[in-house]
Amino acid sequence: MAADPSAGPPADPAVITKANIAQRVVDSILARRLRPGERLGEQDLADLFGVSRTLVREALMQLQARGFVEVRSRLGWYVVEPSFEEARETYAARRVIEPGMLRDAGKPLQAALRRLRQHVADERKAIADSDAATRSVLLADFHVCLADCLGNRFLTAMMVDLSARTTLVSALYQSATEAQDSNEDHAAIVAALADGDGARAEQLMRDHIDALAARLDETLNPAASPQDRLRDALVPGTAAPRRRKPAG
Amino acid sequence: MAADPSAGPPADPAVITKANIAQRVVDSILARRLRPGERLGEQDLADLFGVSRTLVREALMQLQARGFVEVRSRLGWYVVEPSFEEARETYAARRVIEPGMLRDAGKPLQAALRRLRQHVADERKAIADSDAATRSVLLADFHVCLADCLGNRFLTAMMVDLSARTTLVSALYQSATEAQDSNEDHAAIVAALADGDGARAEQLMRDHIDALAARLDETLNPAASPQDRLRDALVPGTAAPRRRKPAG
DNA sequence: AATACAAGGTTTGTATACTAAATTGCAGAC
DNA sequence: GTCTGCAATTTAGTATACAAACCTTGTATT
Repeated sequence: MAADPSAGPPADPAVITKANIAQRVVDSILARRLRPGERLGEQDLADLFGVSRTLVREALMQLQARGFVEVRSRLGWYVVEPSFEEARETYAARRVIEPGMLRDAGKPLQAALRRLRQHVADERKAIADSDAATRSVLLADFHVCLADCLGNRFLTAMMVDLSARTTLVSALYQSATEAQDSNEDHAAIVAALADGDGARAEQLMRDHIDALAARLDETLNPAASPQDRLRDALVPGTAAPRRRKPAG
Repeated sequence: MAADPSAGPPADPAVITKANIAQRVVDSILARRLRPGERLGEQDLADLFGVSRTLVREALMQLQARGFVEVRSRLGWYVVEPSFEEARETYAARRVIEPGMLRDAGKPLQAALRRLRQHVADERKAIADSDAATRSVLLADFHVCLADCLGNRFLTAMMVDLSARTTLVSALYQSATEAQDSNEDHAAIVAALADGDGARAEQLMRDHIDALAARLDETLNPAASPQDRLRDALVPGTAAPRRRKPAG
């Protein structure tokens, strides 16, 4: 269900803390190992990590405050399933924050530019290697890396959360995105930053986000409810009975 | 989310939930009833609200995830004391987000404009009435109200958190701000929005935030650490031993 | 054959008990 | 008289126990 301990992101520590658990869940969301709607039973996680429900519950509480999971009373914890409206708002928020970051950034330090260039190179390599999970994580992490390089920890924290939410949104409403395109966009943004051309970087970022947001497709979500998921699994040909509107 | 218009603590509900407790703490921070560094003992709060430590602890965990409180191991929970650097970053974050919001906003709905105008009027009234706490809350809430009116719930949530953090920062590094000035800035921003002049609103907001940020004064904070607090209390003439740089 | 009802099991919600750590106060030694 | 070490107390950290709610499913009735 949750993250595989082997080959997990951070080396598996003998002692598990709240922060570990929360981080593991976030990492798993980013790597698309946890999908929207997935159930996270307290006892299951407790057994998995070898701690009591208390710790798990506290970690889930923190994740709830950050908007990653929700609790349905007396039922269980679930990875959030953003509505289509929330999906749009996620990109709208990114469209506000990320270009703004670039506008306010002067020419970044050489160290930051090196790191960003390295990141873009890693992306390209991952695309060549065709490792879907790594690719997805790296493409999302570029935006976090950017915020981090620009040196504002609050904006960085916001971008971490927005990245994870974007991953969830993408799992629901977007078919496989063209990684190549995103990578090229990222490279162009870094180049503009290196030139000290904040305005161009800002506009490139806006275009980049708009391009991503344009790929949102309300009809893609295959499983709004458990029934739908079952139907999709057992009778794939059947069209989903639309709940919102009788027909297109 | 939106500040409670009625004075003081929101009517005591018979049943206390985690959310109640957390909201109460946030409200108290916004109203400056809780200052940075204030201790929040689990047992104290549990007794106060008539619940077990468990509930209090879960509420504090959520507040920790949002950056309002921190726990010093085996010692207790404390309202965060942002460093001067964090104070600057708080304003930097707002400088990124709030003008961006206004840029992306077209001409808001009439209902939103009515609400914003009403808010600005309430501010003016509060200034006349000289109610310091209400004044402070209203001035902070304007920015939340703005985000809310523009209809993005993620940005609104971010502004709630940023407002509270701004209040803490202000308690540490700013002497009493000129409420009149802020109120006039707010009115001008709403007017620009009403004109559909997003660019002007954007620039006005940037100026407004810059004006606030310019009032940050590192030397005001009397207590960066318990030692410093003591030193300031007992030997006020002494200059703080600079940690970052030997001297100006 | 379909529906209403009831019993059982599973899962979260809350409180309490216990543990470990950090502080504080006190006593004894130098 | 001052300093050092030990013990008592307070506090969060963690686990466990119990209660309440919900879902599932089996059964009887219409």
